[in-house]
Order: sequence, then structure tokens, then C-alpha cells
Amino acid sequence: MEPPSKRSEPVTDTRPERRPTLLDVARLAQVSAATASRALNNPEMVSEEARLSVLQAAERAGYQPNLMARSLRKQQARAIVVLVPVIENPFYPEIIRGLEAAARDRGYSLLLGITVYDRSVESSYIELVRNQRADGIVLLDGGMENLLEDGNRFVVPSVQVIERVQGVDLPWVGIDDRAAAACGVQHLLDLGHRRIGHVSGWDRCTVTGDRLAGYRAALQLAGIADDPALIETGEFIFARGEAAAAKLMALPEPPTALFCANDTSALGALRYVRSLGLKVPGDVSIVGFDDIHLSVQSDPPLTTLRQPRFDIGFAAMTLLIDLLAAAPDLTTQQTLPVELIVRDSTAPPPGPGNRHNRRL
Amino acid sequence: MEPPSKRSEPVTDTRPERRPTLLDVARLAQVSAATASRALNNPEMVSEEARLSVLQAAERAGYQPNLMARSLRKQQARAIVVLVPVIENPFYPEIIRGLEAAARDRGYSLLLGITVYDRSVESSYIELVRNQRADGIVLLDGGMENLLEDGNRFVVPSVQVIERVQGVDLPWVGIDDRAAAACGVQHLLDLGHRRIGHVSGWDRCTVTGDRLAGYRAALQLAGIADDPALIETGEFIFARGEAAAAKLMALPEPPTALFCANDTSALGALRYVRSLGLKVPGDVSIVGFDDIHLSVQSDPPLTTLRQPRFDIGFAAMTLLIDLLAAAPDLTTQQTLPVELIVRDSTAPPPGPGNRHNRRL
DNA sequence: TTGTCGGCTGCAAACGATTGCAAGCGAATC
DNA sequence: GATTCGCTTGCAATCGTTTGCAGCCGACAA
Repeated sequence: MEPPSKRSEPVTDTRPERRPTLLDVARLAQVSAATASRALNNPEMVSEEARLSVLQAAERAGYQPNLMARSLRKQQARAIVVLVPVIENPFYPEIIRGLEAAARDRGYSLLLGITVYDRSVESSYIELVRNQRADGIVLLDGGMENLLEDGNRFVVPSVQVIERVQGVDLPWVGIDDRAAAACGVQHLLDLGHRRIGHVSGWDRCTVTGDRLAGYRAALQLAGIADDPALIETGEFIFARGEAAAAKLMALPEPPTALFCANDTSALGALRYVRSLGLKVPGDVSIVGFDDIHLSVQSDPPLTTLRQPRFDIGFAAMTLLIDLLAAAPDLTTQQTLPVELIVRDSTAPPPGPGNRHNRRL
Repeated sequence: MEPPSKRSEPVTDTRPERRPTLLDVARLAQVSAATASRALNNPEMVSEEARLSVLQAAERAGYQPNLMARSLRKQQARAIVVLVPVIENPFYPEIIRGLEAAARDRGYSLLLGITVYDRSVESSYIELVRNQRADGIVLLDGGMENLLEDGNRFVVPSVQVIERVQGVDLPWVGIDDRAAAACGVQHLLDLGHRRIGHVSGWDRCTVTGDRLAGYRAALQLAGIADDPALIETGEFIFARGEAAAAKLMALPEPPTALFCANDTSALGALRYVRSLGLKVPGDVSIVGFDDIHLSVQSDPPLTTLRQPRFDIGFAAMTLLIDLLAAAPDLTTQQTLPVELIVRDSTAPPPGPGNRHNRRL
């Protein structure tokens, strides 16, 4: 078909290196730009003949549409800002992967912003959607009430993930933290534990309160009196988890089990408990929350509550894109299921005469 | 001023909710669009009077420039694609943070792509810069030789991070893996170890070979004969690190120290060694590579080689943006310093009569 | 033959900015 | 007084697409 003599010599080398535009394609196919556009984007609107001709011309020219021009004309950026507070937290990456996968499926791009909880950084990314460089925003970062209605001028389309702004009824995707926490505590109760400590989360997160409420609810249901001394903040952080465990284990009557608000603080607690020479789960059982990758690698592997993080991200991005297409004021909240993953950090409590010990 | 009877009725409600454009601002300031544009972007080109008038008008109208229009006109997207193979790997997030920070500093946005080493995903993101939605690309993902010169038509501006394509002379930012590895092994030699195993990386990464070479070089320098049995692949993965350690510790004459190609596999090795009932570092010393967050949290905390990941990301993004502004064919390679972080996973080898043991 | 209709097509106007060019204008110079 | 110069300014083109509208044409019905 092709002359095999001249190797790698481009045929149309005459043009100075300029990206071919739709007009070039149109000329090549001997139709108007309008027809070329339609042939590529709405094939059913043009004749078979024109379609083939344009497709062939586009192929030959190596045509790539200029997305900026398209965006300008169609008034949509096909990009979504994702705001995450701190990406080193092993909790976020899998959510981001879900967000990215959904965005890519729908032909959207993901603009990543890392805020470090800094208001000014948050603003600069919100600006991006006001500037029409992005169509909407996904917030993994809680506590941005103010920014969403900045000056009350334009409310940008957005979806919250996991964290929610109190009182505001924004689109949201997450889990039932209260029920999940209760489920984790119930697991400990089922094993026979009666004295269960709680390493709670960071005050400024809404999930912290929900998980605490779930912890309390489960205990109350079991007829166990509330003991405020059994609750210490771990702030979702490894070191603070260690510190919380230290305080709890120093109590006159220390707990036989710890329910932690997330895996990272649970791993901290785990290390501290073991540093005391106590066995996990032999002496103390530990339950985490999230099921981050590390929880498999710890020694022992952690019993935890698995959040479907990929699915959450995927659902959130899908929801946002649907929202953009449909009525923009449609509010939707999606709650995804949580799963209790029992590994090796939980067992019946120690102590002679314990009926669970006897049974096992 | 306003009739107080009608509540919450905006003053300028006549216009349908439409974003103000530069033309609106110009009209408000009673100048042309050209002057308005210059007043905002090149203040020194207009009179003081016009400048103030335009600025005030822009403020009053709540004007936000449309970045798509600007990009179209200026032929630059002000966005950079960042391709990462798998974001759950705790190695990447800090690099990404550096990339994001540098991009934001320069007024660029970061388009995140997660490839999972999938060629088609890689292509779809490279398309983005061919489609002028992004100006360049940062590759954290190695092995993309082919894609960079896809069809030999347009080579997209790009910078490689850490991994490099063999033979190709692309802009690159990373570390001296060979020297760093040698430094880690030297640390073990200094402690008195003579039998040092290597848990190597994933074959398909270029750094794997470099770190192996550094390991060998350090041993050779110390006059220790090369023993192929002491090298097992850990593939940068926790479970494979465990497996590698298992093989090495099962040798007739097991090593007293392990040098691992990254922290994750080191943590796997660590868990395995401890599962044998051996003490780290009492019986076996372990050195990792990367200094990921987890290496502080392990028990004991890991001695490792710290890659300045944030700085690497920052430098890479800065380099790429500079490259875009300057001669596009300028090739630059930057090597950043690595630091040996001594924690608690390394000590002199055990054994009676060991002079190091005696000394301590 | 005339009218209508449906399928394709192209013209030209958007989208919202930036910028080369020329013109206006007052001051300075010869 | 004429020329030049420098500072501001506006006109209009441009970036590359998409799309409303109108026109063309052939087929089909009356």
C-alpha cells in the first residue's frame, strides 16, 4: 500500500508544526467546519458519506480536539476539584482512587487540591470553579460551611464525603458512623468484654461524635453504665492513640478492650499496650475503624470496621456529575454499608472463671 | 436606600443570573474591554485613573475571569497532569504534596491520574496534554518509553520522578540510589555486620538495579565476597518482604542483617523475623529505604534512608514549569540528597566474642 | 405542476478573554 | 508652527469549537 522506500518520512511535512484544528480537518474532507464537528460528535446528523470522509480526514491529520475551546463554547470544564486535607493519611488515597475512576469513566478530570485545613488554600480551589476551570467540587475536608456560600454570590456545586457540615443539607456520601461504631462495640460485648474503653477521634470532625454516640448506645443497650473515664481522645493520630491508651491502661480498673475511632490511633494504642508487656488480644482486645491497608500488616492484624472507601469515592463523584447534569438543587444523601472485619486483635477477655475463656 | 418592604430582593435582579464578563466590567468602568483587560493584567499599561475605575468595577460586579477563555487565547492550560501508578502506596502521597504545592505556587493546577500500570489509562491522560487541557506531564510511573513518543507525532513536555527510562535522556528529578544504598549497607558494616542479606525491589523498576548495585559495591569495598544466596526479591511489597526474609533466614548460615530496597518490604521482613522469636535489632538488624511515615510507627522504629519526597516533588514540578517557559528541549537532571536515619532496628551483630557487643 | 416535508449542509454567531496595530492627544523639540 | 515622541486607548482579529437558523435538494403526495 505505502511506498516502502522512504522510511519514517511524514507525508504532510510542509506545514509548520502546528496542531491541526477542526477547520483543517474540514478542509481536508471538503466540508464545512460545522459538518466536521457534527460528523465527529453527532454522527447521526450527517450523511454516511460525509461521516466517513471526515473521520478519515481526522485520522489522517492526527486531529485532536482542543478541549479548552470546547469547554469555552459548551460552558463546562469537565473537571472536578477534589479537596483533601492531608493526603499522607492512608485513609484518603483509596477514596481518591474511587473518585478518579468515576471521573475518568464519565470523561471528567480530577483537579487535586491539598488544603492542610488552610482556609486560603481552600478558597483558591473554590475560585477554580468560580473561574469555570472546574464544574464542581468534592470535599473530603470537613468544616467548610463558610466557603460554600462565600459572599452568597455563587454557590458552587459540591458533594461532601464522609464528613458532613452540621445543619446544612448538602449532597453527601458516607456511612452510618453511629451504627458502625455500635457494631464494633457489640462485637466486643459478644466476646464477653464489659469494660470497654474508647479512643475517640478529633473533636472537629463530625464523625467523632457519631462514633462516640454509637459506642455509648451499644454499651447502654447492654446495660452497662456510662463511665466517662473510659473515653480518651486519640485524635485519629498514632501518637495520640498511644497516649490515650496510656491513660486508659493506667486507670485503677483498666479496660479489657479498646474501641478506637480509627485504625491509625488503634495501631498507636496497640503498640502502647504491647509495650506494657501485655498480649493483644490475650490481655487486651483492640478494635479499629476504617480498615486501612496497614491494619493487615500490624502484629496482630487488626479487627476493624471496613469503610468501602473506593465505593464511597466512586459514588460521590458519580453523584456530583449527575447533579451537574440534572437539577442542580437536587439534594441526595447516600449511605454505604460498613463491614466488621474480624482479625486477630480481638478475643474474649482474660481472667479466671470467664465463661468465654472456658468455652474457647 | 432600599425599600425595606420587599425582603431579600437583590438590587440588580434584572439580569438573569449570569456571571459578569470582562465586557460587563468594561462597560461599568466606561472603558473598552481591552483597557479593562490591561488594567487587570498589565496595570502599568493604563492610566492610574482607568486602573482604579476598572478595579472598582470588577470588585463591584464580582468579576471572575473565565480561565477557559484565557487558556484558549493564550494557548496554555496552566494545568499539569501527574501520573501515579498506585496512590495507596504510602511512598507517593508526599511527593504528590510537593508537586501540588509547587504547582499552586506557580498558578498551575494538578490533574491527577492513577494508572495502575495500565497502558490505556496512561494514554488517556497523555491525550489530555495533546488535547491542550494540560501543558505537561509528571511521571511517577516508570516504564512509559513508548507513550512519550506515541506515533512520533508530538512529544509532550514531561518530567520523570525517581524512576527513569533507560537510555532516554528525559528531564528527571530523583536521588542517587546507588550511593544511598551503599550508605545504608555501610552503616551495617560499621556496626560490625559481615553477613548482610538484601531484600531487593521489583525487577521492572530501574531503582531496583541501582540499589542492588549500591549494596554490592559497599560489600565489595569492605572486601566481602558476593553471595547470590543472600539476595531475595521483596518486590517493594510487605508480603513479599516477609517471604524474602523467610528464605534468607532459612539459609544454613543466615544473615545478621537485612538491607531492604524499601520500607514496606522491610516492615514485612521485620514482622517475619520477629515471628521467628528473634529480636530486632538484637539478633537481626534491618535497614529500610524511603522513610515512609510507617517506619516511625513500627516496633522497633526502622533505620532507613530518607528520600526528600516533598522536595523531590516540588523540584520536579518547578522544573517542568520552567521547562515550559524556556527552551522546551532543554534537558535537566536533578539529584537530591538522601539522609541515613538511624532508629532502633539496627545494632551490632550478636554472638560471643563480637567486639561490638563487648563495646556496648 | 405545485406544495410539503425531511434530511443534510453551511453560514455566521456565539463562548470570553488577549493583543497587534493604529490613532488620539498633549507635551516637548527644532 | 510643524514635527516628533510617548503615553493611553480602542478597534478588531484571534484562539478552536459548537449550534441556531436558514437554505438547498430530492422525494413524495395531491
